[in-house]
Amino acid sequence: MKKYDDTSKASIIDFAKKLRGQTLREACGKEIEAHGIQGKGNFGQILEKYYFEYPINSKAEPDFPKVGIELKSSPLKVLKNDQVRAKERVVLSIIDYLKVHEEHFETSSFWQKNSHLLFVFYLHSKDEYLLDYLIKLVDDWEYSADDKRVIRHDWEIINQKIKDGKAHELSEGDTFYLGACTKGSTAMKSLRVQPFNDEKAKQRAYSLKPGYVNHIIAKIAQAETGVYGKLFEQPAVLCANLSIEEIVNLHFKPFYGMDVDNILKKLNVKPNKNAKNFLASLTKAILGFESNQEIEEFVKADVQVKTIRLQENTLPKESVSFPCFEYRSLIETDWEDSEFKSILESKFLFIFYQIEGKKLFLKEAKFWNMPNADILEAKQVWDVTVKNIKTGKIVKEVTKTKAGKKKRHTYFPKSKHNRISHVRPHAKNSHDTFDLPVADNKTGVTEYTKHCFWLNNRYVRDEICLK
DNA sequence: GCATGATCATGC
DNA sequence: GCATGATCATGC
Repeated sequence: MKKYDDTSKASIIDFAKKLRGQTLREACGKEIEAHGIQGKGNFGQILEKYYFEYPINSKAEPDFPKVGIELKSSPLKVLKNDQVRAKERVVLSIIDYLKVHEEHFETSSFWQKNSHLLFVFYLHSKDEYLLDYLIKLVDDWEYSADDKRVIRHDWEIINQKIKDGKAHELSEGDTFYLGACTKGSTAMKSLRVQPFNDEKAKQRAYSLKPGYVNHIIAKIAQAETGVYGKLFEQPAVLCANLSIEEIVNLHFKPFYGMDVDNILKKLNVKPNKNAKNFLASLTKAILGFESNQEIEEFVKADVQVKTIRLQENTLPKESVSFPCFEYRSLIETDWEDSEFKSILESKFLFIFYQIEGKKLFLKEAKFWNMPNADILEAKQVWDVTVKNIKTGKIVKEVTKTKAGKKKRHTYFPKSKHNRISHVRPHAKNSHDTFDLPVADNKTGVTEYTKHCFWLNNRYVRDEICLK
């Protein structure tokens, strides 16, 4: 006898929710121990076969075809502060380059399969067997009207690129909530034919970006924290049917060419001009938010907002920093799963301010994402950094400044070594450190000042500002 | 004048 | 106390 009624949404969802607080081993009984299923899709496949008891398939129709629900299982990770986040993006269906360009969103195979999802989120642990992962959150998911609009727009951006014969240039950062992520074990194996260009393209799948998955998790856990502001809820743009990019442009364009004091006057706000986050506050104010508000759409899309001060010669005054890395976890993570790669694959919003005399003018706000070839070039910086840390090759020389302060010169890649990126300190001071997995060869120290990857200011000028 | 090492201000 | 988003300061 069936354990649930596969013609009833409520029955399926209720049956799924019984998984909460259990492991697969507990939920499926003894026969699961001899499951014999290998490979990467394991958790989801066992869930389908032994809990829901339907044959594993990769059909175009949803997993529960009679009610149009697609089952998705996905891992969670726990942060240092005990909060729960998505461990990775959620991968949806493969993009069929040869067919999708003939489709319309509402009737597309993507929307037919993925418009109503049923999520099973489990706690991932590298110390445990997957049958013993604890299932934390289970619920179904349908997109809000605003979210669906963004996702449709994303789907169309991906489609347009295929129609333009640029499937090989697709990249996660092209879109907001719905990404085109690579799919397949090795690059060579996953090369596919595209319809409007002889060049083969990497196989890709539609995916929900980690930021969007975190949004789903927070909703299901009913634990929406933080002070959010929504671009889509501001009076001026309500019902206007605009894309995120259009809304952002609408806010910034009236202030192009205006100096900062004037913008402050027009907006009637007074952020602390001496604070280092002054321009970040001003950017928020231009978008219509308080400086302590997170912009929900940007969080969901993993958009990296960066404000840049251009010198009179247009070279950014500073390079662009990212969060500092832990030496130990940096060398334990493959490039494919690395924080740095996922940052570089993000969509960026750059806001350029230009110094002229004693004044600062708003020049332009620009969405941007890094081309795949440049991500590979930046990987060299990551490679050298990982190798240095693994071999304890950190300190090259220690000198003293005139004031008698110690200055340590390192072997980390400098901005001259790579067109795109370099590694530099990012710490409170030189005593603000992380442990080294291998003691430094030269000095023997076992901890070192926190460092991070930076985007070279020249690269920002040449490839983002001036293009 | 720029590259690089060092550090700051804010908010949670 | 720390992450974030930055700027400062020195010396080549």
